[in-house]
Amino acid sequence: MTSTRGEFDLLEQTWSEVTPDAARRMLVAAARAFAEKGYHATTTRDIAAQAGMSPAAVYIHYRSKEELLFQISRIGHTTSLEVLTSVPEADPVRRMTAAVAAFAGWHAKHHTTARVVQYELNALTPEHRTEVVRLRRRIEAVVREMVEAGVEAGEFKVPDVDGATLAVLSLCIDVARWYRPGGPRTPVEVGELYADLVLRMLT
Amino acid sequence: MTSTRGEFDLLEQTWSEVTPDAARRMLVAAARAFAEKGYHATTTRDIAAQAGMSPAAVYIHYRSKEELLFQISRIGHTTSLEVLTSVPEADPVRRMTAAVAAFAGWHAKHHTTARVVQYELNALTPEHRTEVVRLRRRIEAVVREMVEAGVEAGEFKVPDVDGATLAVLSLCIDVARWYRPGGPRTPVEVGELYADLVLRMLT
DNA sequence: GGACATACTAAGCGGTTGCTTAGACCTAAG
DNA sequence: CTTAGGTCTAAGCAACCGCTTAGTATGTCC
Repeated sequence: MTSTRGEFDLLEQTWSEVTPDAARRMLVAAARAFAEKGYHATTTRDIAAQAGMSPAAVYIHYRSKEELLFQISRIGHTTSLEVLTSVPEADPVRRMTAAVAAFAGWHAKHHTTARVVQYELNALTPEHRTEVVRLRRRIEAVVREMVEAGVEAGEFKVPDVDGATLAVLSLCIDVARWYRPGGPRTPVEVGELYADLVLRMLT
Repeated sequence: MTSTRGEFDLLEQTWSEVTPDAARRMLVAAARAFAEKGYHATTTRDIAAQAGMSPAAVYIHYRSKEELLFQISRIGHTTSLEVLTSVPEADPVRRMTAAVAAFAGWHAKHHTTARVVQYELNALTPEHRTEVVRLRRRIEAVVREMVEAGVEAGEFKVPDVDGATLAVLSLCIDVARWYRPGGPRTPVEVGELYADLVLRMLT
């Protein structure tokens, strides 16, 4: 249960639905490279080499380099939306706490994927971008509904629901930028810290 | 006093110390392009064309494309540090309020520069990166001192000073990612909103 | 006017890019 | 054994990249 092994398991888990094996290895390699150097600074030769294959092998499974990015972005957005919505709590305060902890924690734990998800949107084709933006709007709507639920229950006191929604999302998303695996906080601790800070902000 | 004219004035103001005129026009063109498409997706031909000159003209004033990025990053970091430290208030609560309003507001008003400053660090050479990271640490230190001052004065109640510092900085920095000029909030309003949210978070 | 420095452009060089082509290898059905 | 289909590689193409070179225009000092 070393940290390296743990990180590898997480990658395998996120992309577990992707088949065949070579296509999944390519996605994982691309996600790593895109996160580390950015989409435009990554070459298809980088990706293929990291996946242990020849440059041409990329095009057996993907139409283009951009389609690799799109798949990472699509699966990443879908997963983070699931993380956000699958909190069991019903009480508005507990629900917000659990959701922020899970969402911020996901951005820390899967910071590699999250970085591609949050910072490489502009590299997508207009069509793919539109599809991903649709997912992002759903994420935003879920957070807004949770803020509104707390306000209606009289638990949250916010003068500006849109502003509060923006700030909660912004805080969580930015975790992908600053989080480093070797840092002082585990992903779970980041989630707990952020849940506390958001609650203070809203009440 | 159209918004286009206003935006242009801001750019001129930020880079006003840069001479000669052609070098400044090149910097402004590069900052725009880097912010819009990213450093690696921007070509030296893009920059030169936007500045109204031939591709070779870039190399009269700058040694490389990376040096353009470094100058934008260096001046941008220095300016934002000045914005953060030049708040006149002495009282910890008022000081934090004014500083967050100014810092977040700067990231909105100068979102073009701020985007390059915050998201293109990895494209710098190791030497230039080290120099910029030094500036970033000073910014972080200033925010931490303001949090500590509030805690010592008994005005802020935070269980984790490092965590609170991180969150305040993170919120402000992420403005550069989401802010759009045509949106519902002016830069000043963003500053006011964020100052309020941060104060709620800390007290 | 002549010598020199500065600011710029037209042309292009070597290297790298995303992607394609032609064909080898492996597996499995007939 | 033969054939077909899917997976992969070696080689390379056309386009584009950052940057350089050679040369022109302009202004300035003497």
